[in-house]
Amino acid sequence: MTTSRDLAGLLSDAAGAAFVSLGLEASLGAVRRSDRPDLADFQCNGAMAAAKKLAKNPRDIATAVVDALKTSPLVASSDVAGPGFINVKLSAEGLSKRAQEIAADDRAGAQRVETPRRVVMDFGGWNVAKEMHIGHLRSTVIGDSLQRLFRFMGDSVTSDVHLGDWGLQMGQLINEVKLEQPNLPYFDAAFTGPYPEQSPVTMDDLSRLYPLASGKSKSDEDRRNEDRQATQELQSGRPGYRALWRHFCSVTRVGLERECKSLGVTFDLWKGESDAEPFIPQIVDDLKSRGISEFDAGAWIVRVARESDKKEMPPIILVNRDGAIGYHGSDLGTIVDRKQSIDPQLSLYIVDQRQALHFEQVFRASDRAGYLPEKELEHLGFGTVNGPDGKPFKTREGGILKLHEFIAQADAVATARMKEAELGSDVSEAEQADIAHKVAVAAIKFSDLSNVRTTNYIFDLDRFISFEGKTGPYLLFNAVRIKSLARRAEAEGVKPGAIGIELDAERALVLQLDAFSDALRSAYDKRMPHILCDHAYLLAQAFSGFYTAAPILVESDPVKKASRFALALATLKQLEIVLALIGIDIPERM
RNA sequence: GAUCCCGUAGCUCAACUGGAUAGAGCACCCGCCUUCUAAGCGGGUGGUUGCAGGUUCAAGUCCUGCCGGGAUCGCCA
Repeated sequence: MTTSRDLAGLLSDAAGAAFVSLGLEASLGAVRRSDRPDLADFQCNGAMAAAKKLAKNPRDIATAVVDALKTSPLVASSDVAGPGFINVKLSAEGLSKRAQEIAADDRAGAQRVETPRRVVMDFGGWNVAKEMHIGHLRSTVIGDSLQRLFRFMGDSVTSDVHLGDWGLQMGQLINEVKLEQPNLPYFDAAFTGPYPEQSPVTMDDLSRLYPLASGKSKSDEDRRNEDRQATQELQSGRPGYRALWRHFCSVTRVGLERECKSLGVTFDLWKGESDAEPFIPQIVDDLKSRGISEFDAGAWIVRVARESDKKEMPPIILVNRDGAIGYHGSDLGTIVDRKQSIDPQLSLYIVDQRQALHFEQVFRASDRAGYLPEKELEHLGFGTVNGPDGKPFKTREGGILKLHEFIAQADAVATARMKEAELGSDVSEAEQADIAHKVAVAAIKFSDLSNVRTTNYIFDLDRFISFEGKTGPYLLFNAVRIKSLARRAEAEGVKPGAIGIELDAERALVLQLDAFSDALRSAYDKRMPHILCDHAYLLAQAFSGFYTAAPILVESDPVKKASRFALALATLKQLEIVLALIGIDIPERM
């Protein structure tokens, strides 16, 4: 099955051929949407770049390309502007043909990658004993959107939460529980089991104990040593500690799965740092025997610095001086695990930008060891979520905003908004709640994802869950409007027909539908979901313009009616796809 | 101290990696519901892109230097 090409691609081919016939590179013919919609639909800037190489007048080159472009049936008019811009205006036939291709295509004009890859995605950034809070939102929604996008493009994706379940925090927690409940069998080295099946701590206990333990460990040297000791014992398999630790993990997981379900996020694997543990001994032996790992200051390290480095590049710590494994070791172990079980061609780590150095070190170590090559390992950093003061977001009380509380707030605002507009009064309470939740999640995800992945952004609760303007609910509103239209059309026996282009609003809508494949490629190549958000918004906006300018069901001309209805359905299909890629569910009504 | 990122309208953010007149949303002002969902549509106000140089037909984007903010720099992850 071959997918038809988008208009920019077809024009690029034509312009590229013209450049080639002038003895120049085809890539100069790259055509894109015009910056000046008043002048043209598409533009090509290659003539100016070419003029530099050939030392010729750019306008002469542009004129030659324009003459070639004019022979295409897609092109209504083409001319040279300014220093050598090539402007193209499309013919109504070209637009109508493209619109019909999109309308007939299950993927609404979307292409696939030529060679699918096995891809591993590591996101979420959650830890045992910590509830999901607002700071976890980014990794989760960005990662989820990317896994949806990569799958849609044809790759085979394995997503892994890679839970933080294996570091010093575990030793800290064990000791903190021991202080509170010293008589539990987990701490009795002589106890032979079996250990209780019921967890001695709840999630609330854990999130209360964690900061307590962490604080003490930081300020008290002796306590810290005890925590390290406990961590080492846990990792080397002390049965009571292992049993208690498993309770920590399962108790935490219940909460995390609840949040996942609420947000509509899924993972293929629920592995953790601890799953890398079995691979560590063989890695250490392997790297020692090959002289790649060395013993330094009490720890087994791998040096990853290079001559060309402008900055200091510390070695990775494979096994620390307590004999325990830190996050360097576990990440390297995970790479080996994944190589053996999945053999990925690309591994994406969607983790806070602050860990850029860490990943560079681990990737270099992996490369040096010959596990997975550095160029197939990518850290997709993202900015932090800050409060209005520019520091990591805190609630007014100075605490951390838990994710489920945040979602509940958004649900409440959405519910209130529905009541206010007297919507949903004719449906059941359960459906109302479902609609409100979908609206809330749409608002949250769109707000987060529409920011460029790599930059920090300022979190403002009210703006995040606002439902007007460039927001998730605006997109839902447009999709729902078309669904409603489709229901009425069916009742009236209206069928979609051949798409003709007459109005400016129709042109604009078709051009936006056509821009989908470019947005997809761009979002995919750059791993940037905000490009999808942008496309979704522009599409919804173009549809809104069309909707007001071109009445459908009340149109008396049956040919126009059928054409406009077909265009509306094509828009709905593409909107459904893009929103699905962002991770947004569309209700039937709202 | 070193390295990296950021600075765009009152606020929150874009700008297809060097292209034409820097775009949206919010806020503010004006208009539009007895016809398909007004969570909407149309119009308006608002900019020396932190500052100063440089590179070239062309700079928010590239290079240099300042100013301001943030992050990171071997055993917490």
